[in-house]
Amino acid sequence: MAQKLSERQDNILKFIRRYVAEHGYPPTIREIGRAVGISSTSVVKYNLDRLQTLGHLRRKGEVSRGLRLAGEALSGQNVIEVPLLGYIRASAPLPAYDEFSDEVVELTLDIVREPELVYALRVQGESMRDASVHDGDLVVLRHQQTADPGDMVAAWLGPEEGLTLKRYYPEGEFVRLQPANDAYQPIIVPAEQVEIQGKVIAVIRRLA
Amino acid sequence: MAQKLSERQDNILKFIRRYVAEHGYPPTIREIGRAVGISSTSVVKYNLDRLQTLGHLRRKGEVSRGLRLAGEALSGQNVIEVPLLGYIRASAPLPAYDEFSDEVVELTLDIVREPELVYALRVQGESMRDASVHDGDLVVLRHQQTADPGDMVAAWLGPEEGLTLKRYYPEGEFVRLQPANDAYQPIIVPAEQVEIQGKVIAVIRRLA
DNA sequence: TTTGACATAGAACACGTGTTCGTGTATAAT
DNA sequence: ATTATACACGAACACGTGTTCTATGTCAAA
Repeated sequence: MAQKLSERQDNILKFIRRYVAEHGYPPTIREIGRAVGISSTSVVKYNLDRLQTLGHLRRKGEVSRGLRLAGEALSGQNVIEVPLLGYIRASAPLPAYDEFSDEVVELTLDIVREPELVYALRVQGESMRDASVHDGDLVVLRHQQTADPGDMVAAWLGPEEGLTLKRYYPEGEFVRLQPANDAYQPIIVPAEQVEIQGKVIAVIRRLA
Repeated sequence: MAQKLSERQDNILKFIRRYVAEHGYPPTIREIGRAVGISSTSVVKYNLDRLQTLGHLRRKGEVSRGLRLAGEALSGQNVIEVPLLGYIRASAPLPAYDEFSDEVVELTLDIVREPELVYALRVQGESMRDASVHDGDLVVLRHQQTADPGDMVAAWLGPEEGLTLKRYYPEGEFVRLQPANDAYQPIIVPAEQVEIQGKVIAVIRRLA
């Protein structure tokens, strides 16, 4: 049975877990002390050394933030958080990529091989049915403002038309946004009225 | 298309990923510089600022190790390893669930809500095209030996017919395994010649 | 030729960071 | 009464850490 921790030591562990979850790296000695009400860095060090002796964490001496919790998963290395920015068809353009996103979906690098600038949208509607993209599916996109002909893209068409998911075909000074469903008409608009906001790189559908 | 990185910037990102995987916290400016051959801390800072501008990482100013990679997950807890057991259409039945699998695909609990008894297969062929399952897709299945009518299942039909992916319809003492593609005939066999090996719970398709 | 963007580099600096030292209290065991 | 252990605390220190400043070079575009 694990040796009983003092209340302070328990608070330290809880704080470290929260801090890592929020920041992605561990706290400093002084941050720990401020959080749990220890005014002396040597007391924080003493308690961290105790927690290390008891197997709750590991410290690397003389480097900043040199601690990690016991049992912390390294497999998280393969996980990415993809901002879930909303829905096709939305009534606002997607936010700037570096803006805060409330909601994320966790995927892995087995699904998204290059995790830069990716986000996800949930599909509403069946305009891309013949491309096997259905209502309720999750599409993963890479933020980019250009596309190749035939790419499936998220395009912002202005406040009236909103955000749409279609195949992109430039045609002179127009752009044709082609549905993959005969029930929908292609959208043909002047190129300057279209803002490409991302290209689809994966589709994920849950059935159960 | 993402803006091209210089070789140095690419090396910096690779180093940071390796360092975080090994240490559990990010490297310092000086550790990055030593690793990629930059002798000046201001050049490291310049490159990190550029990588941040391009969306590859985020920095928190004036704190040690205050950086994190874009899309880096905050927790490994949500990851599961799903055995990737082979292909539809295989010439052998699937192994017992607890047998060793060489190959896995990592998914998250956002994709597979109940991780018990799941495995994945890669689709070969287009027999389920009208169900939006295409050649090359990854299907995730839950190992089970029963199914409800209409479920998409992996069924083993014996050494001649192999493993197939179809919709399952029991019809008296027969079973109809229904493709979702008019180019394929339904398979109607005595129920005792069919072994249900799993039911599809998710479909994942990568486009890029 | 000039300009601007990008990239490099070293030096200096401010301050963050962890460690060491000396000292104290409380409690339990001997 | 003494000893050992756990836990506490502030001060001082050495050095790690990130930023700023200044200078320079390359390259492409105007």
